[in-house]
Amino acid sequence: MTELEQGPKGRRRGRGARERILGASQHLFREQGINRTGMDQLCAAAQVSKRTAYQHFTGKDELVAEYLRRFDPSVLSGVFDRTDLTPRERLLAAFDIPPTTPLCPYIAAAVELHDPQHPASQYARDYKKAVAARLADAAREAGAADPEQLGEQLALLIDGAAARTRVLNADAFPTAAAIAAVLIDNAIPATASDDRRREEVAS
Amino acid sequence: MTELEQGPKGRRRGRGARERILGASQHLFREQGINRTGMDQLCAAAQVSKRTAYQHFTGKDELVAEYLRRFDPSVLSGVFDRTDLTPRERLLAAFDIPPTTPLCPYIAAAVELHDPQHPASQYARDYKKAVAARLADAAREAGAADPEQLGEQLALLIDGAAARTRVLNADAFPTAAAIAAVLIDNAIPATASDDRRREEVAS
DNA sequence: CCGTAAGCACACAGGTCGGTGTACATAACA
DNA sequence: TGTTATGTACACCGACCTGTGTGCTTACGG
Repeated sequence: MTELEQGPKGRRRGRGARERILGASQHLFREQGINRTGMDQLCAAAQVSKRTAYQHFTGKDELVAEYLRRFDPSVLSGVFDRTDLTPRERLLAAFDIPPTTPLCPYIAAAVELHDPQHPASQYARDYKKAVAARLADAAREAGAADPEQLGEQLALLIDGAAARTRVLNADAFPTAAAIAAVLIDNAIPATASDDRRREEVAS
Repeated sequence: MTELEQGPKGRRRGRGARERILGASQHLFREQGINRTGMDQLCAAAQVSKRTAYQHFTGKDELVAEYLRRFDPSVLSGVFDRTDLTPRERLLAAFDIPPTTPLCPYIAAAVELHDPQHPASQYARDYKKAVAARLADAAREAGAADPEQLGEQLALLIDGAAARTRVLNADAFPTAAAIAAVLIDNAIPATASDDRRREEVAS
């Protein structure tokens, strides 16, 4: 929404203190959690004085909300804008998540903040709904009988894999991908089910 | 709750301070989270002096671990020891979770504690593995081709429903149950729907 | 040049946290 | 009766938290 407009002067000193703060947030919040990361540590990692941080963000809550809001583009478009894949492959690509992720930050934030009214929790809901919608779009494109239902189901699989990976400390995404394959094959009617034979036609 | 009344001092000596502490833990940890529940508040709710609490538990960590360890019997056996159900119904019964649950406490603890080495995180792992094992047992009894795989898949669905319910603030277990039905029907060869179970050799 | 403002370093306020120390009260048992 | 175990009430400690107040440094524009 707001983009640090300084007017025509455009004078700034520290080369984007705000960006450094958000960068450090992404790193620290994911690595140690939100509650366990104090503003002192965060400002030190961002090489920004605490005073400056509180001039850019009214408080930690606003910082956390903004931190969550910045995740969408990289993940969402990175997975769904792959025009080189068939719709079915695109649906399955959502389960090829690099193991660098400790846990979906939206789930973590919802649990840690523990307040559905928190702005960050709102962003988490919006994001999860957006993912389900994108999956539903891809499902529709793939010819699924009930795209919304399939999108919601696949979204649930992703969240389950994320949560289970965190609790068990072992990658659960392959299991989720296997389930997804079954669901996709069951949801797409026979006309489009054998897309292996029509790979060249689809492109 | 008001079984014991004392004189003007209102002193409550009681039997089972430990049980009261654990009871208050179940209530408060689930309602407000572990990190947001201080020992002061917890002891007040348990009507136990803080001194006594620290004579029963070496610290909050041990209390949290014990709190988690106490969940197994009620949930596990309550769902899986239903001999009145067919194996298939028993597998699906795991998704009929009362909506009183804000979030699976094991997932919440793993996220909140944020330390895989914490004893409570260990209990969480053990529990999740136990659930998957019980599901695999039921799947084997139902005649599934690969019981372990089906058990792991159903366990992932449960975790996904729990996480998604928390983030979206809307019940996701029906969606998970629908997926479970598909998986079960796909994994069990030549089953009767759910009226009678008949054993017959695959292929 | 000087003024302005962004940023820094540092201390500190006010609060909560987990955990203890101390003195006192009750019950069961010798 | 007295001892011992258990529990209470309450102050207190040090650590850490979010958030400010205050003066100082630096860069840039007029």
